[in-house]
Formats: sequence, C-alpha cells, structure tokens
Amino acid sequence: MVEQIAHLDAVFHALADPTRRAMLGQLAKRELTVGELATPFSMSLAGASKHVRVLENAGLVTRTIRGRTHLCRLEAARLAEANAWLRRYQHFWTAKLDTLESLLRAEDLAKVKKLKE
Amino acid sequence: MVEQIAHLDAVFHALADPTRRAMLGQLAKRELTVGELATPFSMSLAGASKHVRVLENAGLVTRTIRGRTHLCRLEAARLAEANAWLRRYQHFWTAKLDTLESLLRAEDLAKVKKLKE
DNA sequence: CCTATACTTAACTACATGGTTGAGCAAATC
DNA sequence: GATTTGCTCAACCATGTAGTTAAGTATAGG
Repeated sequence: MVEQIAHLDAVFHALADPTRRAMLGQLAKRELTVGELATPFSMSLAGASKHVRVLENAGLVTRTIRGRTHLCRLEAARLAEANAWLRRYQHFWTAKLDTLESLLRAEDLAKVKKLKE
Repeated sequence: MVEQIAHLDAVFHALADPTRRAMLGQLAKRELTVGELATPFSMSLAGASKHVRVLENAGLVTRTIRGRTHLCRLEAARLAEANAWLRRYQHFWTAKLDTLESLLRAEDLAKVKKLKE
C-alpha cells in the first residue's frame, strides 16, 4: 500500500515523456521487440533502449528475452494504480460522471458492487 | 488536441513528485495559501513555492493573489486529460470495468451519450 | 567459423530538477 | 514609519535525465 506511493513516482515519471507514452501505445496493439519499439523514433537504439528500461523499472512493461531479441509486453497493473489515484479527483472535473455513478447506484447497487470487487 | 500532448508531459511530470501529489490532496479539501501548502513538509518556503509553481505551470492549480497571500485552487481539467489518456488502456487491467461499460450500453445508450457530451 | 544482428553497457555532454540560502518587495500590523 | 509577514526571485549545488557514440556480448545465419 505504502509502496504504491513509490510506484506512482516511477509510473508518472515514465508517463511524462511522449516517446514512452507512444511506446506504450504501440504495446497496446501487440508485443514488440526493443528494436521494433525503437524504429518509429529518430533516436539511436541505445536511446530507445533506455526508455524501455524506464518503462520496465516503472513496472509498465515486462521483457521476455528470447534468443537475442527482447520481447516487450504492456503490464497494465501500474497504470491501474495511477488511474486509481486520479479517480480520487474525478468528481472535481465532472459532475456528469457523478451523475452516471448515481444512475448506476439507483439502477442496481448490488450488481455494481459485484463488478467493483 | 495536439497541445494536450504537451499538457500530458507537464501534468504527468507534476504528478511524479510525492510532495506535489500531497499538495493536490490538500487542495482537494479546500483552497490553501502557499504558506499553508508548505507547512506540512520539512522544506523551506521557497522550495514549496517552487512545487506550487510546477503545479501551476502544469495547469493543475490556479492562484489568486489577495494582498500578500497567494490562494491556490485545484484545477481539475488537466487531471481529466491525464485520466482520459489512461482510460485508453483501461481494458488491459480490468475486464470488470469493460463489463460495466457494456452494461451501460445495453441499458440506455442514448442516456449515456448525453452524459458524456 | 565468420559475420551480421539485436541488444546492453559505459562514458560522455547538455540540460532539467529539487533542494538550499539570502536578498528583495509589497502588504499587514504595531 | 518601522517591523513583521507572505511570498518571489536569483544564485548556487548535487543529482538526475535524455540523448549521443563506441565498445562489448550473445545469438542467428551464411
């Protein structure tokens, strides 16, 4: 629980770079090697490799070494943590979603509860 | 649209620091002056002031100067942008929320659409 | 076996960040 | 009017970040 605080530091820092966000966008479609992740960017392979490392250290990506290629896969658990943090502020930016929530509560409280846990 | 990319850089970077996240947590309860924001932390006022500045530059906080005090208010629009970005990955970390969505769609698509816009 | 491929690591540069102290300034207060 | 208060700004330091190139390692393929 307390560890999540440190997680959030690393996760938000990893997300603060457009190259890394783009990499995650690619990984959302399919698993990719470090080389494949690097190609879209005008950057050395070593540079891209460092970005992958940051994503990995943040727990956003896991790596499977197969032969000489490193296959990267999106790991969404930490994104969920970040989202959970943001959710605490959700009512600040939209009364509409509050309405949606209350609508849900009104319709079937038990069903929603089951979905949440 | 494209500007939001730069927004995200600043917003995620601002959120990557635990002091700043804590400040936002305080501002979620009530508006606070820079001094009030600074007191919980073992840090000089100038240091805290720099954190406030980062939050302000990211658009997460607005400042109202009244006399010699600077009142800070949480500005959630940019948090919403960050949340919107994370939402694109939501189905990766929970099939349960997907179910919630489809449940909504099944129940009243038109109503939900209205709520979203 | 030799070479090309897919990476990582190390060393380096340039700049940003998080913190400090000290000075400055404008508004409250005495 | 003098002083305290609330804050910013500037200068500085240590560390971190994003990028580079060059070298090293290990696998795949001729």
